[in-house]
Amino acid sequence: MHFIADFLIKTPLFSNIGQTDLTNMLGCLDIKVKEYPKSHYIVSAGEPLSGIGILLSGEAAVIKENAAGSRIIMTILQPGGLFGEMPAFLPEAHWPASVYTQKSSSVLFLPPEKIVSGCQKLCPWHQTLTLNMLKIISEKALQLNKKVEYLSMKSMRGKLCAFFLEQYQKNANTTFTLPLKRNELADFLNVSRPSMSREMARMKEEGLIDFYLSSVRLLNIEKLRTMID
Amino acid sequence: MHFIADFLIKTPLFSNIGQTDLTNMLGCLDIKVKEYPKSHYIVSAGEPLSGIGILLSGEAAVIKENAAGSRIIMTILQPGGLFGEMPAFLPEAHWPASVYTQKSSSVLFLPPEKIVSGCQKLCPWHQTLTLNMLKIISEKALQLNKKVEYLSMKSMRGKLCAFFLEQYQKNANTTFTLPLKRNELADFLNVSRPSMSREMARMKEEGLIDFYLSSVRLLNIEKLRTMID
DNA sequence: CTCTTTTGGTAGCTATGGCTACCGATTATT
DNA sequence: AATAATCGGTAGCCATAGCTACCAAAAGAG
Repeated sequence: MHFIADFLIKTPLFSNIGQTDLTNMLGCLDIKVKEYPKSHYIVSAGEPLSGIGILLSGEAAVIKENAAGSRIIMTILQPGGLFGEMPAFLPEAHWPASVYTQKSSSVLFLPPEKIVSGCQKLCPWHQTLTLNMLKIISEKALQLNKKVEYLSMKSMRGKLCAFFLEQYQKNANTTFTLPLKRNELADFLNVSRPSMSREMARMKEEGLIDFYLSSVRLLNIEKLRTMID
Repeated sequence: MHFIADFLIKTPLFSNIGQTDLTNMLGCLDIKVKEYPKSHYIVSAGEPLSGIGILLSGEAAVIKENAAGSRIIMTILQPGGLFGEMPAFLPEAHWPASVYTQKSSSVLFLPPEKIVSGCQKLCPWHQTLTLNMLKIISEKALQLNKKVEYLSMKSMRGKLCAFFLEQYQKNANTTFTLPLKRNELADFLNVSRPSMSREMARMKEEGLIDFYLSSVRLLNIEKLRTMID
């Protein structure tokens, strides 16, 4: 239990909460921990919500898949990553996406009611926890907004430029390492991998970028900017 | 002021709050009301956040536009509609989208700090208001999730089927009226209007649907279901 | 009721990008 | 170090859907 508390205190959901408070909370919050092997579903889209999930160790992908089996990656969860926060506070909650282990993982589930509704003891940290939740969900919503921006771009070129320029901003360097494999990037931008490779090759030919495997260098930032759709 | 209180009490943000409490709140919350003529920007994407907005009267569209001027409609706001909730609780907040009046409108702005941080009087409704906020933002996030679902579909046919079937579910009737004009629907699905018309004509030809202007009837639900991408 | 504006349908051309298939390179496994 | 599995690049074909342009119908304004 101490191990879990030490871990949780570093996650955004439990920020601004004192060490002692947190230890008290854990008994009150009614948590459950489960283990999953690599390449297994933790939860499947559509199933009834079993609580907010926190990845304690391993790696998992939040994915959305349609009938035909075509899938898009929403996010990659690292330890500390949260999932299921969005529907947690709504009635009749169901998982809006599936979560699939990339590595063998352990997951902590925590029932949403406990976060929000004060327990009998009227612990003071409920307000803090609710506010943290509010921030986290707001951030998620903005992330989705960003995703919508990418998906709304009609041209492949536009998507790639937007993505590269964002990486450039993050790394503050024209040379950077892509955080996704080709397959994943194609999924993320919702395009087919070969088409993406083709377009990247074209951009290299035109002297806009250079790349070798996961390492990319932007050669003409200005021109790339004008190409965002 | 009484007029505003009577109006607000019916909105989701102020649900579960008593009439008397609400009247007290309004003084405490530091609200501002502004008027906007038809076809004007209320806020523009990228500008610093000026507070959470609530549409009191009129109609406005939340839109996202890229450099090239191509725009997509995120939602249509009716009186009572909220905007700016997503970034409101995050530091360095900026408007993630623009809001544009479709009819002349009046808008109430309300500073987010006031919702969350208890005032000196430690009013009991702060907790309720925060919880309402949590629900609203969760819903928004799920809506965006839905939007991502639509945009992730690669075929026009798939998008149309998904949209029609959702309308069918909402109206519980195979015949229904489209809530959007062709232009708007095309924007929403992120496709071009002529291409959409063409596809709808094809679907009519194939006996899947029938339509005249904004009235649509689904003729083969099962087959439509199999076509969602 | 007429005139204007908005909205919706259609046609034809063309670019974009999806898909399959294949091969070489890189990385993981033992 | 050898083998297997994953990953990335390329080619060619072709369906999908974007775009412009134009016309007809409906809705609004005077």
